Amino acid sequence: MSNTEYVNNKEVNSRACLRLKEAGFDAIDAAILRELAADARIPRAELSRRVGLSAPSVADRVRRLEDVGIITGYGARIGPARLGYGLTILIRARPLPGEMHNMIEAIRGTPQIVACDRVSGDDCFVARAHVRDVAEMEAVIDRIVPFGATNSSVVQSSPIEERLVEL
Amino acid sequence: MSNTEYVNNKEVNSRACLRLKEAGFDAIDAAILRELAADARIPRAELSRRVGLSAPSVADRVRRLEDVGIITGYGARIGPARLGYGLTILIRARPLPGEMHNMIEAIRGTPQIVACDRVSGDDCFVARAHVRDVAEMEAVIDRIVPFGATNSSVVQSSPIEERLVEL
DNA sequence: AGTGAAAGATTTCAGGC
DNA sequence: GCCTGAAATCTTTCACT
Repeated sequence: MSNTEYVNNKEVNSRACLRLKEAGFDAIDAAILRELAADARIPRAELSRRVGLSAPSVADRVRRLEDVGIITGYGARIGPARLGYGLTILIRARPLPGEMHNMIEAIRGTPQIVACDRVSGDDCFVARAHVRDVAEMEAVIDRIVPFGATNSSVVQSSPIEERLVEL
Repeated sequence: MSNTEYVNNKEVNSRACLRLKEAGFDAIDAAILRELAADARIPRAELSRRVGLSAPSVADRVRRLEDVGIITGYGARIGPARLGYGLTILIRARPLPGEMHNMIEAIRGTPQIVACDRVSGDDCFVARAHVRDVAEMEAVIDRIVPFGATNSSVVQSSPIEERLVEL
């Protein structure tokens, strides 16, 4: 017996969906999620055509996906390069004893830093920054350096740009 | 004479860019970007109200921001936690000599990995993965381990969720 | 470049299966 | 839970400043 079924000619693993099916999450919801992740501004009529349901039904499902927190919002993707930020850097940072809070504030107060995770292990923070040039990169790092050790890398390319988890 | 140039391997229309450079990038464009980054599905009428312009003018500006590649698309934000992926991990990886390509393929072929940057410095890759539990975390790491050294961390919190560069 | 109004789509709301 | 059809709302187009 096969574990695969097909939605819009795409193979999906039905066993993986099983757990969510109990909670009322089916292959059509997955298809809706894929379409909206790719283009949040797709008209409902076109979306309903692609998933094979009427517009009102699709609207209901989208609202439910929002209500249960699977869809948390919709955002424009903005390319920093065209805004003059040609360099993307990753900064790993470990605060000195007692400097954790100051380091967080320094990171929050540096507008070039667009994302930051606190992680387990040697490094406490992994931050992502967009800068115009190497001079600005140095300026960003210098804002954090007073509060601990840092290790910075320049992003050269992105083998995976951004994609959806398996549904 | 060609009208195209390339930014991050993406073709952009340079004539549209020229218009932008001549027209500049003003505070209203910045306001539009902020609104669309926060909610890509905001009605144009509401958007025009917020930035203090008529709907057609706003539509023109949005189209221009898309044409010059500042807005690259619109996507639904999807919370992995509600889909059963309760753990987010960061994996730093350095391939063994000659294993670079195999490592990239292993990363691409691991659906739990949702983003990956190639960076300068000691680590070659920094990848982000969503997994259901520690067992799945181990399985993900084991897919990459054959091709080099890895260093994994669990994301505990995110002091900066995601924000826009300064405009 | 920006404004205001009309034409064309889209989303929402009925009611029925 | 899903569909059809109408009402309300939104987007786009166009003539004009």
